[in-house]
Amino acid sequence: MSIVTRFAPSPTGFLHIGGARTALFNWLYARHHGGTYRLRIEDTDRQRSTKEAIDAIVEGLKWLGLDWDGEIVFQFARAQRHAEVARELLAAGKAYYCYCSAEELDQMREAARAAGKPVRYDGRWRDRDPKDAPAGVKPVIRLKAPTTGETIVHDKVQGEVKVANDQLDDMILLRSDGTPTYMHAVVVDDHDMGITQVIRGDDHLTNTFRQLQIYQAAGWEAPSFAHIPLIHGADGAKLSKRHGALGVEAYREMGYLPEALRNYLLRLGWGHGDDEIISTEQAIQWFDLDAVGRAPSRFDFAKLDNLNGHYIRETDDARLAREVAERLGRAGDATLLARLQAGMPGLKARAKTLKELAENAKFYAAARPLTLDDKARGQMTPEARGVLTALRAALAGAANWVAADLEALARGFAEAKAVKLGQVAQPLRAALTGATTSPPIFEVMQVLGRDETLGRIDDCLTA
RNA sequence: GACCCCAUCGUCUAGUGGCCUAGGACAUCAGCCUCUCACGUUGAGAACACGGGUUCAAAUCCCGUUGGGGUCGCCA
Repeated sequence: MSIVTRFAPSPTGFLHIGGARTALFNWLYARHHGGTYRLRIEDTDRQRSTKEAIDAIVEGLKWLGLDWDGEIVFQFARAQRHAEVARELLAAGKAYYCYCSAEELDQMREAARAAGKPVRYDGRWRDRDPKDAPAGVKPVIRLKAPTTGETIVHDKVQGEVKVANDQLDDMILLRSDGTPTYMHAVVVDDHDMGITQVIRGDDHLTNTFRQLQIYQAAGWEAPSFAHIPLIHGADGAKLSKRHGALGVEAYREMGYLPEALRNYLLRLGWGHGDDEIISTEQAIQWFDLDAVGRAPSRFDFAKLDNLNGHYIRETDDARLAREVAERLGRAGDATLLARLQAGMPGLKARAKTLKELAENAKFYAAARPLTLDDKARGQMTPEARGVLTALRAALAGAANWVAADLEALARGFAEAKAVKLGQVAQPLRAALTGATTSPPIFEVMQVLGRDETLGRIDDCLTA
């Protein structure tokens, strides 16, 4: 049987990091098994679902490179089908009308809580004659769930998990307005879409018991389940906006590469021996549910940064130059693009994010005269200016404007002056980059070219 | 509160009864490299939550405790 997985987010907000990982695992599992991976938008909550959220989710998935098969399924569009199944269950005696009001239900919950008893519907309409129905009240349809025995989930990650049926109440399938509840819609859709493997967050584990009861009532074969542990914030608490429950577009803005985020997310809750750097191709080859851990993990930006730095160094210079030019607001500037690309080898070893990369590349994009930062200005002592003046004269006669020759020239110059190379290089760095740290300065000179280099030195000397 | 899940260095993890004086990675600290900062590289410190069992042998199996998390909606 061919594998079918799905990612089913509700469009009530952006695609957060936990959702992204769930999508990744579903995608990897399907690709690994040569199956199908589908996307379903769970928009049955009309109040909270928004077009913006749908767009953010779709864009986020595309950016992450998690392409889905077939058309997107919108759950709300299937409301008729959900109602139909609920009515079939009703006709088969597997469900019943319940006329309880919201107030009545609230009282029931209050009383149970006060008495220290489990909070659940007491089934008062379960066996009551429909003739008792109060006039003018639109009923909900509830599942007539088993009251004895137990319901067992054979979870691919959590193992065998069971609960006594008397712990579960008769859940609502169809609301009084005729729309389906989440529990019901999920089951009907997963069945109709032929989903064979459900992979979702741990928070759905206890919901699974109830969903299993619907499968049983409908006489359908349930899919296999795998509940993956949640991702927590750096402090171990539930992920909140403050720690990293950001939309994936926020990670994009912060300068993370999709391949780095994929690698990081993969290693959160899944392992393959001592492997850390795992390409997507390898991930597809290796990924399976048996290696998914059962403990929740914490989101760690330091590790993501390290991974991202690795992927940046692996990325080709042209792509990086384009990213930087775009971040600098100069996407179409061919001259800048060429210069950035030439300077990229020295730049990319020094950045953990594209944002940092762009920040470090600013001096290549800056127009003369440069503004030196405080530390750089501090290095422009009278002695340093003297060294620079003499060096400038020596530089003017350089035959080949290439890094190696320029370095040799500078070394010879320093030796002749009986100063350390650093005493030459640092003032040069300040003049050329406006900072005290930068890529190797002779590489910078080559990238900048003779005229720009000499010009920047002159700017400093005459200032 | 009831029910369910989880528990190895600060963090992510390897480990499926002997190969564990517990391995790797990130982070931290120290050294090397060096024109700065990085990259790279070498090394150091750092963990089986606790208490009982089972067994010749337990990080690995069982029970309990503690601690974390999740669910209990006419939300998803």
